[in-house]
Amino acid sequence: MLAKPAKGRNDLVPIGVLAQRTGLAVSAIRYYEERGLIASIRTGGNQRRFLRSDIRRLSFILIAQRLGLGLTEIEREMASLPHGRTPTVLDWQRISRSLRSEIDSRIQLLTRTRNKLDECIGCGCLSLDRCQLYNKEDRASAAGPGPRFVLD
Amino acid sequence: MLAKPAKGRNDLVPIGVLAQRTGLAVSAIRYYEERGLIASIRTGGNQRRFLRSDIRRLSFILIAQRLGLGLTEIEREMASLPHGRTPTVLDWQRISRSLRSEIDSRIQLLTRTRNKLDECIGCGCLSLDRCQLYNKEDRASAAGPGPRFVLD
DNA sequence: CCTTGACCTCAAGTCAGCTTGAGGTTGCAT
DNA sequence: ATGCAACCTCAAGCTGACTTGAGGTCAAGG
Repeated sequence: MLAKPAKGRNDLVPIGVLAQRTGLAVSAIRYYEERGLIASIRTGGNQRRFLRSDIRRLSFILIAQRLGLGLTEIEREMASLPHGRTPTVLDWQRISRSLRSEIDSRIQLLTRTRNKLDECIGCGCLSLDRCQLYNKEDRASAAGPGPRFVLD
Repeated sequence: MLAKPAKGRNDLVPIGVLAQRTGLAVSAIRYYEERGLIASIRTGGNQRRFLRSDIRRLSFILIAQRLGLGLTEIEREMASLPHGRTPTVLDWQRISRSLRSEIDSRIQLLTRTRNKLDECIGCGCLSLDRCQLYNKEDRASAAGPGPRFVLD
């Protein structure tokens, strides 16, 4: 047999390693597991063991969060992957592209808002009646997710 | 005396009018009062009366929220106005300009993120170690306010 | 063998920005 | 005078994304 350097140490890691590698708190990872975003198996002594590849799953969560997605949306995005499988490069690319359009529309919205604000500075009104800025049609879409996301 | 059309009806309005004019719930307005964002006086029967100009204050709150500011920040912005005075057109302009730069930097951040994501789609990595996207320095700034705003 | 640190489970708490509900009062039109 | 919508207070609940705490177990080194 050829000397294969692969199988580099066991693939199962405890939760602390994931925490260290991702910067997440242990409690957060447990919470994600509870939410079904990642899965683990248990040792004889009831401790969680994760796949090393779950670091990537967690990275994805973190990145998607940065883009303003909520865990529920992330879950949906994740679920679009072949069941249980850890994502391949191609999967990541597909999802990344969907995130990209997310960002795009967010930028567009902000830009529109900025333009309206510019007009507004011109007139100085900030009146609900007349101000372009305050327009029900695209309320609640600029700020990203959060408590007040569901304004309308 | 000249016929002055001013003083158009009494300047004090009950909370329901404010609610109708702004689209806010009555409970929300009461909450804002509790937070000190607007003030009211009371009638003999302990009902709130607001100044008509508070509609504009509330508009400002709404608009600032759309731009992603939290109530605390809005409070600070408001407090920068001459004490108790209802803002003039000039005040609004000053504040609007400050909001504008808020939006500007937000757009910039998103644009940078998008560019990184583009590189990322190229390499397909999404790895915490190497990915440009996942970079502590400007974490937590893209998503706007919300529960997870304080990431670092 | 024993200690220490990493791990475990629940339950409850936190923050923001409100809403909902119960139970009671006011004020304007008829 | 009365009816009823609009107002009041205060306490508790809600969502999202976690954290904190109490009280206990596991695993590896000295």
